[in-house]
Amino acid sequence: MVSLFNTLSKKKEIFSPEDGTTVRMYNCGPTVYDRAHIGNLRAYIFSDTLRRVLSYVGFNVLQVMNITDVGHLSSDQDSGEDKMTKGLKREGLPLSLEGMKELAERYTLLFEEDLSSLNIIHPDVMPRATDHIPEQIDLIRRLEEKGFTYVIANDGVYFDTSKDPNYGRLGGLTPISEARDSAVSSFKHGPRDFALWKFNKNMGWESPWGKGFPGWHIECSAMSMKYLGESFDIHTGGIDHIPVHHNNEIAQSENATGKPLARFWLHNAFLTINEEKIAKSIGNALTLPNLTKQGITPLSYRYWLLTAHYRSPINFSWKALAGAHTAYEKLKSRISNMPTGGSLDIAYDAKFRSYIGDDLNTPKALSLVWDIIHDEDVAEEVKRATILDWDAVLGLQLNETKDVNIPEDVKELLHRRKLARESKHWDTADSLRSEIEKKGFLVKDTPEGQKLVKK
RNA sequence: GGCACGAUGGCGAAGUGGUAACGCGACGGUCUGCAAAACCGUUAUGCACGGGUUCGAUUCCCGUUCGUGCCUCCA
Repeated sequence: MVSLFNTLSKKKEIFSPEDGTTVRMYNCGPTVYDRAHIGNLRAYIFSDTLRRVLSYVGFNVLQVMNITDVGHLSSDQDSGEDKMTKGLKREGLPLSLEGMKELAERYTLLFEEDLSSLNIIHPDVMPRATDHIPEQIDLIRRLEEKGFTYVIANDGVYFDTSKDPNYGRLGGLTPISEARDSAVSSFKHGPRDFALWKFNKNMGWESPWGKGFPGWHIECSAMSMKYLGESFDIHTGGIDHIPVHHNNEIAQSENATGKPLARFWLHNAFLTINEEKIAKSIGNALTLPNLTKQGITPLSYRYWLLTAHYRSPINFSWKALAGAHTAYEKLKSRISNMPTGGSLDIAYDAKFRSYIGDDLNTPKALSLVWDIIHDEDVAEEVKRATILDWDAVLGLQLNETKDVNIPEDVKELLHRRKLARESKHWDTADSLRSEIEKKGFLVKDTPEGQKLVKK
């Protein structure tokens, strides 16, 4: 049994897919204008964990994650600076559709790289916004036919939130402040109205209303419904999406179709650094390669995230990451020393299922891993089999043993040290040990002889 | 300013109306020629502060303080 915290109802609800077998799930994906930082990546580790949990308990999962590869290549008072525009300027690319395409390809590739190094299962469909312009136009047209839109000349097509009595049903709306209201309403009919299409005389796509670019929310509505149907099971995203993006998505989709867009809405909390959110403007936007440079592997990062609940903020520090890294390496090494051939421990697995089924309590699941390791009543091969089974949910590649490549000269030093130790020439042995250390390896003396660990 | 949310040991972080998981670190031990590693053990009389409800609160309620997020795009 799986219960999930649904932002719509603000409580945990028992989940099962509408059709009883296949979960149709949509995850808000990245805007590919820059390398994802580790905070962004938390959202994808979360959606991946969700997918793995749903599979583990026996559902099929059809997962769709969008790639936002379009901006509107202009800045205006309603939007702040367009992210794609920002990216183009930063990389010295031309402000054009071609430039945008190049930028998007560059960062889509890096995003795929990040997903794979985090052992995130590739979503079944990763649609790009620019490949779905007709679908977006079609959705706007449906809204127009039903009278939910208005056009502002030389600006765009807008969604009229005053026509939707249910607008904001996901919550998170904050009262309109007087100052903002007066600044914004100079051109929009209502302060919460949002663009469905932005005009641009010089570039963009043709549409019934004029050349331009799709608005900032329409792509998710168009693509989720195309691949998952007009009504699907789960929609996820970062907690920041609740007030604007997801309320807008709901308004667009549900007013066009007359059906609820998603039954469950799930949102992950932020990762903070020094109790502060991650933002490029603060200069704390670490990426995966930044972690790797400090010796923290992507999977150690994943392990660390799993020690916190997805709806709790987690606070980054190098100390915390180093601790997680040590724990993760220890865990793998213990498992690799356990014999194979065991079978799943049913009692422990029942606990595991109840933890992950309780709104994805990965911290408890992880503590259970350590519990079973320390449990003297469980056979070693059973521990191994059980933990590796759980790894389908944890996604930590606990079965991977890294082969250490030992250079020839180090092998030679090792051999000499072995001889020195056998003849009890401790000074020689110790100096050989420090020589090996200079070459980047730590020597461990185990009952089975010398072992090397990369520093 | 408005609206939310949060405050648990040196660090990260679970959790519960009945007396605080797990990991890292630290300390002690076993092992070792010495180390390292590994393994074993110990490690919050306490869950921001002040009240209240209760037989009993870290857990519920009220207030205070502090912090963060949102109110422009943002995982």
